[in-house]
Amino acid sequence: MERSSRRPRVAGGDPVVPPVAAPESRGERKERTRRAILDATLELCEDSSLVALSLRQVTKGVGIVPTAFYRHFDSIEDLGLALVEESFASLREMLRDVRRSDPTYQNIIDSSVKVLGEHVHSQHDHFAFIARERVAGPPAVRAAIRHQIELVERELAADLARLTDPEYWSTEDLQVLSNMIVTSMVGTTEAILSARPEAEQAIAEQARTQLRMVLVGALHWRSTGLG
Amino acid sequence: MERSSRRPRVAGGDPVVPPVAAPESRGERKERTRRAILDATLELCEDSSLVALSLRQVTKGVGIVPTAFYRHFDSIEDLGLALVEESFASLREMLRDVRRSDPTYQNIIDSSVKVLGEHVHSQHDHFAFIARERVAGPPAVRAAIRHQIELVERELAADLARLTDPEYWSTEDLQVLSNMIVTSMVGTTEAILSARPEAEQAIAEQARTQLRMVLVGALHWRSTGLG
DNA sequence: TGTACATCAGTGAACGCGCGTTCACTGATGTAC
DNA sequence: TGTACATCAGTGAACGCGCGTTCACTGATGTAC
Repeated sequence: MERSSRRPRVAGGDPVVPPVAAPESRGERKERTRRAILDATLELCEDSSLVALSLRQVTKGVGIVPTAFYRHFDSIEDLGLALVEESFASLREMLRDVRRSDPTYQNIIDSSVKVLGEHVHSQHDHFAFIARERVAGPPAVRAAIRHQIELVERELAADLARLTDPEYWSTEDLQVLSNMIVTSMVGTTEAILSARPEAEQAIAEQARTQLRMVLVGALHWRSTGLG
Repeated sequence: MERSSRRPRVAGGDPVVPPVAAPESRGERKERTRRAILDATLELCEDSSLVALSLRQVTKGVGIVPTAFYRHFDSIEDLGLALVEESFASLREMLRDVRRSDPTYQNIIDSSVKVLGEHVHSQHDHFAFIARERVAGPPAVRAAIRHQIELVERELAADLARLTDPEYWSTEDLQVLSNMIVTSMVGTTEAILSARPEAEQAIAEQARTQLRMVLVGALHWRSTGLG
């Protein structure tokens, strides 16, 4: 036996080629287990919710003993808050991609929906986590997600301020518009995640049409009244 | 003792004035317990979700023994499906109120948001149930809610068809517009339910502004292109 | 470099508890005659 | 109306199981000298 049976299994399995004289430090090993806990949790709570997930299910998924969990997190809720951080790091990466959009796409709507669709798949677990726990998670997790979404809305409102005439658009209305766009995108994300793959083109088309409808509204809007 | 200690407690407590010779039939009594189970469940899953609620918690809340639960439902999931039915009965009542809106309100937007706000409070538990279990519930419950919401969207699209020029609005675009309005209203409902009461005026104002933005977009829309 | 000690991620037994479900039951309500 | 039997909502004991958390532990890694 090359490896002690005491070593925890970690997500992704062990490397096929064993390191000749494994130089993994205690800190590195701990971090690897922490990652394995985060990954196992994202996967396990996929089809219910963090509130229905037990500490023992998580540690069983990772391949460690239940008590070892406490070396990394205080509770499932604490673990959930770490996942909120991580998931929003993914989401912010997507927003960065949206901002420097693919110039081969002729307009901002098409490219935004394209980038959203790509990230929802490549970061599937993070997006599903946010969409689900936003409503279903433990109270502290819900609150953290709501706070993060509010920050995203404010950033989007600031972006929109640069694109619109301040004579027509008040700060408040930009915030409201931003909220509507974010709500619509959350809805699109939920739809992609819960639909059969063959429905995805239709969902993307619907998302584009909705953004176009909002854009038409925005082009004729005046904060002082019904345009 | 006027009543046998075997009688289950039911939600709302016993009537203060006891019936002189209680003529409650077996069927009536059973129905009363069923109601108590439904009410207790709505209340108990309020701050987590159906998936985190145990059969024993429910029966303890009702004041019956765990095994008595099976006289009424096969499982928590089965109970959840009954609550979906009931909650959407509430929601459809609201839609009826929206359609025959208060004529003292000058436009359809103000009266719709007003009616929504009222019903979210008077039928608080039903609306909270739908908003939460739509994402967080057991798979069968989630599916049932999605299906009901789709029906509501289709009805709204039919209503909108009567108000719009078929030359400008395709059936598909009406469906997409309807989805956007419903998504926005679901968002508004979630916001009301999770916000502090003093924030409610601001949320209603935001909902009105969003509907006005959509309406401005709709007035300038042509299904064939960007207006 | 070698040795002795400290650190600490992960172990494993044990605890009391609430869980869903089974089963045989009780006794009030309902019904057939 | 009175009697004998059927129905069935709710009971209560019991089951095996997974839960979160405690505790004293092990042994590899890290560090001080």
